[in-house]
Parts: sequence; C-alpha cells; structure tokens
Amino acid sequence: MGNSTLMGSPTPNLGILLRLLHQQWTQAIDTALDEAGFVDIRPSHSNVLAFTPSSGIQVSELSKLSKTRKQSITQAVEELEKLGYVERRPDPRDKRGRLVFLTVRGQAVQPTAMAAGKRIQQNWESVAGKETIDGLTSTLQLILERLPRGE
Amino acid sequence: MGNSTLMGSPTPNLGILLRLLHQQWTQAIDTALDEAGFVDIRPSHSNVLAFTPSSGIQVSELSKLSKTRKQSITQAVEELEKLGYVERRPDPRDKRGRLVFLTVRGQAVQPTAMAAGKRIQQNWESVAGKETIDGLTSTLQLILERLPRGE
DNA sequence: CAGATATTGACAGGTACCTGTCCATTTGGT
DNA sequence: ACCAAATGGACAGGTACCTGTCAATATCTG
Repeated sequence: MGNSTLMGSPTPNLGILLRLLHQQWTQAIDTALDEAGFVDIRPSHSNVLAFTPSSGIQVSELSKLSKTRKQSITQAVEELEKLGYVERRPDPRDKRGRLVFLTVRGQAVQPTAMAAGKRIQQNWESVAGKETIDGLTSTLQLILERLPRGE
Repeated sequence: MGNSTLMGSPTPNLGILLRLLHQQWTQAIDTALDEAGFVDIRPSHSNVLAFTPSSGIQVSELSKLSKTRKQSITQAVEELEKLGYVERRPDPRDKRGRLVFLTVRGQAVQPTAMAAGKRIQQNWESVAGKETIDGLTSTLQLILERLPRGE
C-alpha cells in the first residue's frame, strides 16, 4: 500500500552492499566459533588469533597485519588475556614493547578460527562460484591498492 | 629484522577486505559532503537522506530500505532533526507512526549526497574499470540474495 | 466484535571500529 | 654522544551499527 512512489530496481548502493556482506562474514565467523564450542570468542578477536605466531608478536605488528588501529588490537588482546587465550610478556629486545603469545588454549582455537574463515569462503563459493569469489577478492584488493589514502 | 617467519602473499582475508572497502566508501562520502559545505552531516545520515521522499516516510520503512535497524534510523533522524535537515510529523493514517520529511535545508543536501555516492563509484570505476565495479556490485548482490539469513 | 498477533517507534545497553593525546623508549642524523 | 624524530602502547572518548524489551496502536482471525 502507498506504492505510489514506484521504483523498479531500488538502486543497489555500493556502500550498503559492502556493509551487508561484511556483516554476513563477521556473523558467520562468530557463529562458526560458537558451534565449535568457543562461545566466548567474538569476531574482533580474530584480528589477534589469525596473526599471532608461536614466536610472539607485538600489538603494533598485529595492528599492521590486521589493518586495524592499535587500540582495537589492545582491547582484543586484553579480552583474550582475561579469557586465557593469550598472554603478554615483556619484549626482551624492546623495553617499550610487550609480546603477545598464544596460550595452550589459544593454540587450540587458532586452527578452528582459520578453518572457519576458509569454510565460509567455500560457502560463498558454493553460492556464487569459485571464480566469482576469486574475482571479488582481487577486485577488492585492486581498489584498495590503487586508491589514494591506501597508506 | 626478525623476518624469519616469511609470507609471500599474506593471505588476503575476505573479511578484512570487505571491512576496508566499506571504510573507504564511508569515509569518501563523509569527505565529499564536508567539501560540499555540509560539515555537520555524518555517514549514518545518508541512510535517511538517500531514502526520504517528499511525501514523507516512516522510520520503519527507512529501516527496510537502508537495511539497518530501526534504532539506527531513529538516532540518525533525531540528529538530522536537531540539525534542521528533517522534521517529523504524526502520520495521519497511523496513530502509532510519525512521518519523516526533508526540510528546505534537507532538500538542498539530498542531491549533493546522491551525487557524492555516484562520484565515488565513478572514482572506483576509474581505478578498476567500470565492468569490474559492475561485476563487484552484482557479485555482492548475488551472495546476499542466495545466502541464508538474508531474510 | 473480541482476542491473538503484528507493527511502530522508544528506551537501555553492547560491540567493533575510529581519532586524539600522552609518555617511555628506541632509532637516526650530525 | 647528543638531540630530534619515530615508535610502542596506554588512556579517554566518539560513531555506527547491533540485540533485547516495551507500550501503544493496528490488523487479522474466529
């Protein structure tokens, strides 16, 4: 009712589409980890879990790898530390820094988290085709590389 | 230094790429509106400005069109109302509802905001090619349509 | 037409990012 | 060796979304 203002195709706004897809991705990761039993891990924690090597890593480095600000990583690390997934120790090579390490528990989640991402991508591939998703990935990378402000 | 843990291609994570592109889009819209002199308008306001017709519209309908929750729209409308871009009047056909209308000032921004979106898309096209961006758009739509939870 | 159900829009509160600022420490130039 | 500049990480605070709940009104059903 009240459809007097018609619209054939409601102008699919690129901003909205990107927001929705990102939400889908994020929520899928969260759901997958919940189902794997890691109910206390939230999406932002992936920025730490996905990039922490067994040799330890600084918050600043995690920030660069995950492309988020240091503050976001700091908060995620604090939460993961409280939950027992990571621990921080002073960096012997830099007295300003602290190194983040996975605990035994963290070492158990990491593969699950990595697998979740892969599984979701495969799900998208099953829906749109592997080549399409590959094309999507490279398009996103291409724009980010070539766009100004990209660092 | 410390590059012992090498990585040729650092695994371009789809979630991160989507987040970064969405940030780019959002920030570009904000910058464009700033440059056009509308410094008090923020990205979330576009969800209202882009979809409000001269005949007025309910918050719930804006929520559906912009694919965000009612609460987000309500907040954006409140802010835009304080800034003098929209006004709310009771819906004569539904005593629960209120209709959102653009003020004269709001009618001035709307075309600028719409043009900003178009301009940014053209910028992306100039960087990746029009066909690539068209492909990106339809891929995003395709995934959203075919994915579960897409309502 | 009465009662169950759905919808509108508000209130409260949480999450994942962001910017700005600050201090300790390291690094780099002369 | 010094001092300037960069870097590591913390503190404070803001934005744009989210979920859950609720009262008032509307709509659907028997």
